[in-house]
Amino acid sequence: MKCKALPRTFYQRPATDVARALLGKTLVHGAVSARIVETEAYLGLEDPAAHAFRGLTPRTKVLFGPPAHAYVYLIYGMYECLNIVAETEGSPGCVLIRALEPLTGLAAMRRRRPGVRRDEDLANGPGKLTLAMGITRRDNGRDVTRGDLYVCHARQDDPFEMGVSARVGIRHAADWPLRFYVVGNRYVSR
DNA sequence: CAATAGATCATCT
DNA sequence: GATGATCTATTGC
Repeated sequence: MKCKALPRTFYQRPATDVARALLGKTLVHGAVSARIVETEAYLGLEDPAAHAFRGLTPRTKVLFGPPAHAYVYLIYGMYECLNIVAETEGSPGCVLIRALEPLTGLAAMRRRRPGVRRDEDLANGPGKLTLAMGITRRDNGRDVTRGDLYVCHARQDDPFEMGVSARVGIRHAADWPLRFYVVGNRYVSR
């Protein structure tokens, strides 16, 4: 995939703004790329659902660092989730990538997701997309403005309608409208 | 189609 | 020792 990574300033604003702005952009990892169609914002110290809410620990260290870094963690003992750190150093807002529309490298994705039949099931969930894209905890802390894991503008920034809803799978602050998605897109999670 | 169980482990109490 | 920003397979209607 040949495109320029979004600059650090793109991520240097409130997590909610970054979550909205990432919709429709392209996530690239090596030769594999996909369109971001669903995101969630996590606000940090004011957000009981955020990992950073409990303060700085070895795990949340990356969240408290500078923006435009990947935060990858293990959930439920078997799946990994990809976030991108937003805001400024010391302000641990981040954006969870929840669903992707595969663009290039479909064969590689299917290889990493044996048993999946339909394209829309390859990356339509936070745990699925890390498998499909080959993203693991080894990518935790990586700078998303350099290297082979990054986000860039879509080839043609197709217009779309943005939907808003409550976040998925959390207990605290379960009714905060911080989930954003491309309305009508087949690759959005259930 | 909806509901539920089971897998499985790093992190925090 | 409990819990979770999940997924898949299976069961039941």
